[in-house]
Amino acid sequence: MCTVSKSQIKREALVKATVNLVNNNGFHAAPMSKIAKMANVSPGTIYLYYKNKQDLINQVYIEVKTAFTKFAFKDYEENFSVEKGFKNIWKNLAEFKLKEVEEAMFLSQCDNTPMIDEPSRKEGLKHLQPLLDLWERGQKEGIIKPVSPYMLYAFSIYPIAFLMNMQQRELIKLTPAHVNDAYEMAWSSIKI
Amino acid sequence: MCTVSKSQIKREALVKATVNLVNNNGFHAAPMSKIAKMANVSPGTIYLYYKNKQDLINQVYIEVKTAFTKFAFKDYEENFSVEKGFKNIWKNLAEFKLKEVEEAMFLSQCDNTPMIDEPSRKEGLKHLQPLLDLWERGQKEGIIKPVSPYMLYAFSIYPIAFLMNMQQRELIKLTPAHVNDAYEMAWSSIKI
DNA sequence: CAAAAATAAATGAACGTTCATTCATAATTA
DNA sequence: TAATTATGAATGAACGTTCATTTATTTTTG
Repeated sequence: MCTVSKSQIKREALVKATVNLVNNNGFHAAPMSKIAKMANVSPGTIYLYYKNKQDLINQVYIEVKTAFTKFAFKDYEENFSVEKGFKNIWKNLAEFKLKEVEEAMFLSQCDNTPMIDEPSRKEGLKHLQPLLDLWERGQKEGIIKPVSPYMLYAFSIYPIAFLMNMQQRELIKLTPAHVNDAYEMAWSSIKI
Repeated sequence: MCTVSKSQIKREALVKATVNLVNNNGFHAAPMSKIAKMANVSPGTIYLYYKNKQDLINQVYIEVKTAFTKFAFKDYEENFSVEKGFKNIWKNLAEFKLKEVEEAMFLSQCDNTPMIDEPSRKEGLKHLQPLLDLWERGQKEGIIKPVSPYMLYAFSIYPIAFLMNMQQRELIKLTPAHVNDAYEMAWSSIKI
């Protein structure tokens, strides 16, 4: 038997509602009243959990980002070879982005707008360290191109968000074969 | 002597103001009143040029996107080799994204939010055709990986936006050497 | 070529609506 | 029942948009 506090349930409902509304209409069309209604909560209740709308968005961002990065490393082990480790993490990231579309779209929107404040952005990046460590190891081993992690991220991870976007807009349909192609492109851009 | 109509000047001022405000605060914090003030125009005047706020955003998007793609092909010739042609276009895109930061940030925001409606998105893509043609030729010649243009775009072009974002947030500083590294990564991800 | 008339462009105060936020009250819990 | 949690109507600020009016430009007239 597992107990979850009532307030935790409300928080989760609020997170879900916020993600959903911001996702489909953008920040500017996700009023607190609608978020409250969708979460089956009164508008006033939101302010028991969050200081204001900005705080709500920031916290939701951090929560979703944390879930995202947790998922990325769920079965990762530090003694993996660089190539195997990268493949493992990359596939997880892709799986998340293509299956948890709601969350992923929300993150993509947050990461490309001034919606989130800088401290929360920093906070959201915390859990990415294992990937950075892996890349550093790869560079020491002469396997990974000797460029900044931002560059590695830009070419191997960031593109997944684009593909997800295109799939969401029904401009492409990503089969497992396509995902494999994408992985090969990611790897070939960062390997020496 | 070159004559520019007064209304064109106003339009340009409005475009500039819209880009600037949406850029720094997001769509939700770019009220018509502020846009008007920044463009030295009365709020009412905006509605002589644009049907409503959505229409303003859509049109500004198309205008900026067109400028962006025009810049991409400014010195491109169809008889270039695939590799030379791609390098040419890529460098132009990078130059635009890193020099016309305001416009580029605005586009990045538009492309990752539900801010712009679908018809305007389609319109904005129109002028990218030469790049798609080049890729197709490259695929026929066995130089470019046989994957969809969306995939090629995701891995070779889209990453530039990420790097631009990071530079804007002062997390990296892109020297010409870095831009070259980035180009090599873009090319290695799409070449066979 | 002035002066007058007509048209067009631009204004900004005002309107109705929507929003984030508050708070007096109610429900729940322990 | 005292304390905690939740409610939702109320509030005032801010928003997009309108429109009666003013200002600028063009056309017509004598």
